[in-house]
Amino acid sequence: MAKPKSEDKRNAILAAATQVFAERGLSAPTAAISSEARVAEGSLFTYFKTKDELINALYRTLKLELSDAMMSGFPRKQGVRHRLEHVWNGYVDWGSAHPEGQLVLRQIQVWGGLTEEVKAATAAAFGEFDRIAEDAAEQRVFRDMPMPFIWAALVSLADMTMEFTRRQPEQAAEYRAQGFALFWAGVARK
Amino acid sequence: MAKPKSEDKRNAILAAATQVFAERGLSAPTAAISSEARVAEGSLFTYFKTKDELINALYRTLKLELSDAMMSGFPRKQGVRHRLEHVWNGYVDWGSAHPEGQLVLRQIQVWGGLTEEVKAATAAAFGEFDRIAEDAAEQRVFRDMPMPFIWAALVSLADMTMEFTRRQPEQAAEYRAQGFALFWAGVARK
Amino acid sequence: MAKPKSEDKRNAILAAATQVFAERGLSAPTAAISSEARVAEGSLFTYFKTKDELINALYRTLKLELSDAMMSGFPRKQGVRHRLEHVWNGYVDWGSAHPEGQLVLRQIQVWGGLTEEVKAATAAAFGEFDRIAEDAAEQRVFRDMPMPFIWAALVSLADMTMEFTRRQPEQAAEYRAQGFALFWAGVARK
Amino acid sequence: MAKPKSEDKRNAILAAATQVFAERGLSAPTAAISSEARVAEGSLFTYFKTKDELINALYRTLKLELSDAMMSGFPRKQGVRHRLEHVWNGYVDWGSAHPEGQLVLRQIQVWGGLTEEVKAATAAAFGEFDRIAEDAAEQRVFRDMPMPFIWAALVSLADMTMEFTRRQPEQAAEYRAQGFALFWAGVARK
DNA sequence: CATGAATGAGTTTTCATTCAT
DNA sequence: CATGAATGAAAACTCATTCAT
Repeated sequence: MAKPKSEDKRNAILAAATQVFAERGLSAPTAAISSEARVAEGSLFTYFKTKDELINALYRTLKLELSDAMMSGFPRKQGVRHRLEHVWNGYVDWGSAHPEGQLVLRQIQVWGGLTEEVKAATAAAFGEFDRIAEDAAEQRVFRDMPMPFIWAALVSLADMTMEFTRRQPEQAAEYRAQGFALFWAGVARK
Repeated sequence: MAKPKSEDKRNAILAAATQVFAERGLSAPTAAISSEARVAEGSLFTYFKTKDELINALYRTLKLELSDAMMSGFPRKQGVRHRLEHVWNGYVDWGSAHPEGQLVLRQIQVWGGLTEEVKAATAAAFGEFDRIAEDAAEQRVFRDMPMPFIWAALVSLADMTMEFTRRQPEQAAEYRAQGFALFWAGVARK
Repeated sequence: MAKPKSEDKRNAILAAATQVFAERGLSAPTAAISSEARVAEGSLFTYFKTKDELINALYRTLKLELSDAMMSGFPRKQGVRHRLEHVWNGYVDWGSAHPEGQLVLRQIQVWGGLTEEVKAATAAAFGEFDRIAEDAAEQRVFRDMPMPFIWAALVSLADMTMEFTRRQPEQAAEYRAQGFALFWAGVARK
Repeated sequence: MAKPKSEDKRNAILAAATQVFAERGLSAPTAAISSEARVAEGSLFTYFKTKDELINALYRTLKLELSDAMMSGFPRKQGVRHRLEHVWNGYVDWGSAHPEGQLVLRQIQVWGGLTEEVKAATAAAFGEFDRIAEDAAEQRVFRDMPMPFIWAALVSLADMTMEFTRRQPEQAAEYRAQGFALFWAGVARK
């Protein structure tokens, strides 16, 4: 099979892209990425046919990392609040641990070139949440608002919280707790 | 800022930039903007020395528009909650009325080329809020969290709400109200 | 109107393209052309949006030059044979005088990127020939073969003749005459 | 030429090259050829050191095929006219049967990278014609023109004829006959 | 020998900016 | 001041060729 396309190299390119995009924006030249990845300019294109495809792949990768972080050790048996808090903590912690990843994720979301396929694939990874939603609906945990609205609130508040933990890592714990408290008070019934 | 040659032309360029950036991203060519503004390619550069300066100026302009929208009819005498709700409504309504402006604002925020000067200037425009903050602190309206955290929560929830009103304009009123309710319940004491 | 797009510069680019393509083939870099034309690399693209468009324009230009050369002093009143000989001489002489042009024309014909529009436009320039054809048909000058077949024979024999005059310019006159004699004997009745 | 590793694979590459060059021009990537030949990209270069060498080899191959087609069943004992007509028919029929080969041949002729060695070798394959020429001279069959001029006329008229048979295969027989008639009337004495 | 990943020079094209008119 | 042609430094991408497996 000759030299097989190495997973290592692919990952190196993705890591380099994260780094470079975080520093210079999505308009950074692909040459900067290949250079950062210690790979020839052309090699980038044997792993990703176009720059757009690279960005899509990067988005998918980061999102899956993020969902892994959120779901690891997920307390499936616990109540809605505990499960949500677990998710929240996973989200915020991952963002604090991977500030470039988080930055790049936001850049890509605002970018406009994501394919429907990748959007669908990443959305699917967050499927566990549907179960939380069902339980929540059954137990009438939340106030009267559409479920997607609640999820969006969680995500946007978590993103906002991450900004704070990124700038003041020493107070990460407080922000994380306060952010979730804000969210929960905002959405929970009574 | 000096005295520009023709305020009209300058505004036409800013409006065109909003339009074009919203459609094609910040990487859209300046030629597309001058063309949309019915102005010569070179003229753009007599009003804005560089593209970066144009983006900075656009950010400042949009932010000021936004703050105007939020402050018009501001009920200075009313309680914290009413004042905040006024601000919230202004924000969400402006975003619904100017979806391109809102989109571009987000793009610029993630862009990375904003000068400190513009950041400071736009922050200043939101000075009225400090007074709300003071009153709130005095009356112990909010739970224990830093004021900037609360502002950030308001902004991110408002942005999120705007997304919903943009996609389902017919339910704008509900979303606007639910968003504020969520925010208020999240931050108000007890 | 500022600096108007200069006809001179356009022509310089076309001339340079003829030169460069003749020497290095159609795959020659556009940079070689702009350099030969003493023009910036980018300028080429203000006159021709793409390389393909340049090649099409070049083809049209050369073909029109050629048809001009063939039609100048055209003896409209004379018999079919004289008119054809005039055309033949114009063709062969132009090819001898512009060997690069002739070479490039052949390259472009074999190239495969000509637009229908240009094909039609250049074909139209050879419209005078239709009249010759009509007269010829009426007078039953030619043997029984389709008119297009006769034209094609003229063109291919003329091209072939040009090759000889190009390589042995000192015998151009003989070749030119022999070529036409061959053609005429080949197509004329009896 | 050395002993190639697998005559089959070499032929597959040449066939694929004919196909691909006919469709996409000589600038088609070698990868397209190896793929069409169901051979690894690198393998192409064990059979042909460079792309130029491949093109030269392809030219030689096609020309030899052509000369084989022309000489098979050659009526060595017959008169000049019969022998020439045989050759003409062979030429035109091969071109009709192998339109891609014919197309590629023309592309290569205009290409500019043929080595002298290949030019000489292919010219040699047409050696039988010298004998026709000698007989013709002895019998004063042709009008007064240089022999090479006559050969060139045959070739260019045959090429032209092939174009017609390719486009209207149902009239191939007529065109073939008319083309030869034209040629013969053009070159034969009286 | 076969394979196909790796390479990096080379290609076309874009675009912010300048400047002659 | 307005104009838009001119500029040339990138940028994304291609591809013949090499070479580790």
